[in-house]
Amino acid sequence: MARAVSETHGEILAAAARRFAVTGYRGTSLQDIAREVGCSKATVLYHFANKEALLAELMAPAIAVLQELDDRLTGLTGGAAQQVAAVGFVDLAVRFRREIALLRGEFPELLAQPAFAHIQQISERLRDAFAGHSDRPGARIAALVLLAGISEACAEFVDVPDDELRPALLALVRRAVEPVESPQPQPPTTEDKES
Amino acid sequence: MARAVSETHGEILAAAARRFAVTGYRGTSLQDIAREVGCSKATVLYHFANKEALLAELMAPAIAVLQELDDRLTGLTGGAAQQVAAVGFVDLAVRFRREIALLRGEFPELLAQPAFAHIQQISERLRDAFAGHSDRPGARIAALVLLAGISEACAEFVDVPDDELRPALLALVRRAVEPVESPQPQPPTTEDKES
DNA sequence: TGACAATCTGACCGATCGGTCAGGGTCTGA
DNA sequence: TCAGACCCTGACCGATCGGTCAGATTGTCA
Repeated sequence: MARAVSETHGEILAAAARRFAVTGYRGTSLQDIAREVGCSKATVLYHFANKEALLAELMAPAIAVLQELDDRLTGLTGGAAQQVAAVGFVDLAVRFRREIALLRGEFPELLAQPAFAHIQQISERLRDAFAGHSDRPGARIAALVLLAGISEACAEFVDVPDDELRPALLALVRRAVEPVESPQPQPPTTEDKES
Repeated sequence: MARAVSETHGEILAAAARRFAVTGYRGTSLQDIAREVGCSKATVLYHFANKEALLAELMAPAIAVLQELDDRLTGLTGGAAQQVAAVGFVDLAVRFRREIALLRGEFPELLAQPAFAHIQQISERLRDAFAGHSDRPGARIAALVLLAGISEACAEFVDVPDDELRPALLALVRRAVEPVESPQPQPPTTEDKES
């Protein structure tokens, strides 16, 4: 009954994604995943070191893109940081909304795990950039509302097509974000109309 | 060692609130709560029928206010519904942000429990009102982003004083919400362009 | 043919969970 | 004095969890 390694490996991954999306990470047991694949729990743990490794492999592509966005953000300040963070995060959230849905509401605990420690830092930098690196409480609060809200909305609207979700989120962000005073004489980037 | 019932009852409630806020509902065991109180787990279950009853009592005031907001919303349409929903929800979220923090990320599973079934319906009506009862995807998406984001921000900024959090959220909502056409002279709503 | 690695499994482990239960104190009021 | 209500507890329960392990099976290749 032994199948090619890649085959079973992929099947487990796909089954895990399906189960996680329905019952969440913690709410899904290795037994659940094994049952969905049609193998034993021991087989799941033969292909993956542990449950966390399974999640990590599932999230890897999204994390890579998040990392890349973080890189693009370094050095940017004020409105420029705000702009890149906003568009970059909306793109990321829309593209990986299945992955976001997997973690629905489990971010806090999961990010506390050492394997995802750096994600916490990245998201803090992202939030800071979203606020245009402003210290104003209003800006910081708005940044968190939008980042958290966009994540949740993407997780909720997994079935809404990209080309409907993305423009709606961008328009909302453009409306909601207060332009921050630019450090340089950053031209006021008046593309506030639709794009 | 027997204390007055109300005393222990209250101590358990307070300890549970503290633990839930740190480790979440599912992440907190009855043993944890008992340890914090300084009693046995059996004592916790003597004062509360089960773990869920403990949570229910903790959330009761917030749920009552949510229910009241829902009542105020019935019959309102368009911009009026939007206005009441926005201000009402911001007030509620700011006032009960400790309670919101308790459930951090566990809303989906908890709302699935029969004891909280009607909360799900209320929050759907609230979201609908927040969107001004509009069918436009953009409005529905924005409503979800703001509702979820406000909840998350309130949970995150438990230590920010009310009079700083509330105006910031209201200003954000005012910026972010697109005014909806009034319900009376329903024009043919040809807003197929941007927005 | 036989050695070897890869794949897979049932049985098992320790830990933890929410919850039950019989019974031991303590207080009160008839 | 004593019955009974109230408060509290340790011991225990069945279920479930993530994870381990020895060994069976299979495919490959010298």
